[in-house]
Amino acid sequence: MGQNHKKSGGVTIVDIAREIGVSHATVSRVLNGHEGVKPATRQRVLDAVERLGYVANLQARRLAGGRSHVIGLIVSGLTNGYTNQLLEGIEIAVSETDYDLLLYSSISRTRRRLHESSYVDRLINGLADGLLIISPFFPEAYIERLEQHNFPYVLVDHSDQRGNRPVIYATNHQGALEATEYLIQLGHRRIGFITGWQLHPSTSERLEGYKAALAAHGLVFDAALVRQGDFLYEGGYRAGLELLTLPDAPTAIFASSDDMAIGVMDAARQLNLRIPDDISIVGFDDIHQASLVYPKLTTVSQSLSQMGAAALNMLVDYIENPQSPRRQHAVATRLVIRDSCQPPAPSYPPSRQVAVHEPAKEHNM
Amino acid sequence: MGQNHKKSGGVTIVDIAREIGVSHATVSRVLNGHEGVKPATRQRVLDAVERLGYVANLQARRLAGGRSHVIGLIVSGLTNGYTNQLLEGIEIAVSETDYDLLLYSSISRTRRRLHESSYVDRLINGLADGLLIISPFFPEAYIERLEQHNFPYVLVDHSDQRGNRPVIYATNHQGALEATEYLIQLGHRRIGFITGWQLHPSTSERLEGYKAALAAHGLVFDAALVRQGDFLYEGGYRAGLELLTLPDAPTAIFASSDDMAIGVMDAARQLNLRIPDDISIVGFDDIHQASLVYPKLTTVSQSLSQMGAAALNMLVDYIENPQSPRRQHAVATRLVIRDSCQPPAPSYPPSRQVAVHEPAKEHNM
DNA sequence: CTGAAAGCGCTAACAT
DNA sequence: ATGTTAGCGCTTTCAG
Repeated sequence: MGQNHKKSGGVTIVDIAREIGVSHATVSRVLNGHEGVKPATRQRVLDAVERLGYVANLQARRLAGGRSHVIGLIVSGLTNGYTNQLLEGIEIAVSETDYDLLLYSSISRTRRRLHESSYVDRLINGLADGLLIISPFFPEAYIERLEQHNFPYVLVDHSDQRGNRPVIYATNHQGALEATEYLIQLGHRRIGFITGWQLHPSTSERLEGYKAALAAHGLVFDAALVRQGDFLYEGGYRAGLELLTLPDAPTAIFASSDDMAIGVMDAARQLNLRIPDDISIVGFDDIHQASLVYPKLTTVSQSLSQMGAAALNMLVDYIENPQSPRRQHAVATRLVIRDSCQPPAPSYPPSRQVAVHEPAKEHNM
Repeated sequence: MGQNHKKSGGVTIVDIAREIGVSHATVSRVLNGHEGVKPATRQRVLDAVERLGYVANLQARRLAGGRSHVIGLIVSGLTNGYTNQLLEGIEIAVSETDYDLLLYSSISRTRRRLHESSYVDRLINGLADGLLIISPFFPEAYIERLEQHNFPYVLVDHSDQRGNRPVIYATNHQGALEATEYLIQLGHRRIGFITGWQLHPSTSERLEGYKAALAAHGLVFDAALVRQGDFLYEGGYRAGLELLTLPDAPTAIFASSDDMAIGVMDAARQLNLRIPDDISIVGFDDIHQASLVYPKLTTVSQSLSQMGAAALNMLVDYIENPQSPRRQHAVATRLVIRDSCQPPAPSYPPSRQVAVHEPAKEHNM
């Protein structure tokens, strides 16, 4: 049964109570910082705790109706810079509280939905004090249940406003608009756009921002320049390849995530296109890598780690103060201009988007 | 206290026992697949479980001496392809068992050691049935405790052989040797090497493999061509820059991780060096991105996802069968040849490395 | 085959 | 200020 470790370790509050001759309730009081324990007693308890190396048993603590001091985190996949960046903020914020983080990732595509839900069931049902949910695949499957149980949770980067849910999100529309305008002001007229994962709220918001900028500058929206992506590197790579091999290829591409933008960069290289000379590229997120790749990526920063930290703090507030009013917290986006964009090659007649630009193949690479 | 959800949900075994008029012990038996329950009774229990939507309370289960069906996972940071790849294997393997994964990452550099240890304490002390430890920062701080408690654990990618510990590791020496030989056979004579994080066992193993290949081919080891890295992108980038701007720069660089190799690629680009024309690059790990970047990276595959899966299965075996003998499981490495290497440019006098190649700028787009 | 009863370690009334 | 007493939901003897 594998329970060989059951009896071995486990210093309990009873042990430390016996050690110094008080009741275990008193020990519990001290441990939970309750009022009304004589300072001297408190100190003796603390000493014994230290001496015996007591470690709280979260199970028992939670079961007895106390808190577990555990925050559950649900992410839809770790393999991307976006999640990592968010995690960083969350981790730092959590290290300043006395909570622990339990992370559940539903990478596996099969049974993903099932997994996410049943995991949430378990979490609600005892394990965690609250839940942080990062752009989940099928939130509806269980958010309803969280609501029923009045279980503390916060949605991260999920601006879906229905139902007054506690949520942290970025000003996606505004961010996409600014980035597109920047490209337009640089002189670009044919700007490719790669969307995010279709079901994510931010996907349409960013697309709308892109369209709005186009409209504001009297450019017609060309659906041929829009490709469906998924926020991930591969999606960007594939879409970039498609866009750049178009007969009438764009001179700039705006990808809805940095991971995708980096994919576009590699696609461009594969086609022997220079960045930014031949093709300007803008990303979204400002993940760590954005400032590391060559050339450094111009992108819309949404301060992911700040979002993560804000979400965590909001959640802790809900846990410790269930009556707190629900908030929808928007984090501002901001265009970070680096080295991946420049005006389109001047040789093109601005009025007419030139025909096929067969990328020069003369240099060997 | 945030316990508003305490009473709300929670269908318990008592509920379902009452529902069908049996004792809760019988329900427990069915739930745990114990022998000796009348099939008819069993079926009624199962039906009621389904009907009432019962979800086990892990806390109570574990507390009562059963298993929690939770496996704890300790990683030292999520922000790299290496960990991600490992995680993928683990996640897939775990989805085929009836265990859940709880992930703890000790990203924050401050108090890292403290955190790792105290988390392990909590995990041992009730939360998990077993622990998977991925190249931890300070394993010694708590492995001893795991041993004392006879708590099931498996070290992943930690070939430190001291103490007969259950471990999964790759044939690092052999892999590095093969990669270096490949480069030598291509005609390279000055081969740069970037090490991993200093304290990780694989770091010295790979370096030794590199040295062994050099020696086997009568090349002298030149310490000036070795740079200290850390397995991460930035370290590779920095070291790559240093190596490539050496007066007598190498014609090939072997980085101890793909993340670093990709950093080297960007460093090369920044110096206007073409890959592989001007500089050959080899990585280690074969992370997902290795076959995605342009040009595709030649690398030493260590089948990370397979390692992850193997580790998980090994751990489950220990949990369910504590008497299993401890194993040290080696996973074979294998050189995967892609597009990032070629023979050194013949035009160069082998002794002296030429300056920069300005990539052709002739095409307009 | 199934029920009764005793905890697991802890928190939270309720006493004192 | 501190001790006593119930449970939390579950697994596991021990009796039938």
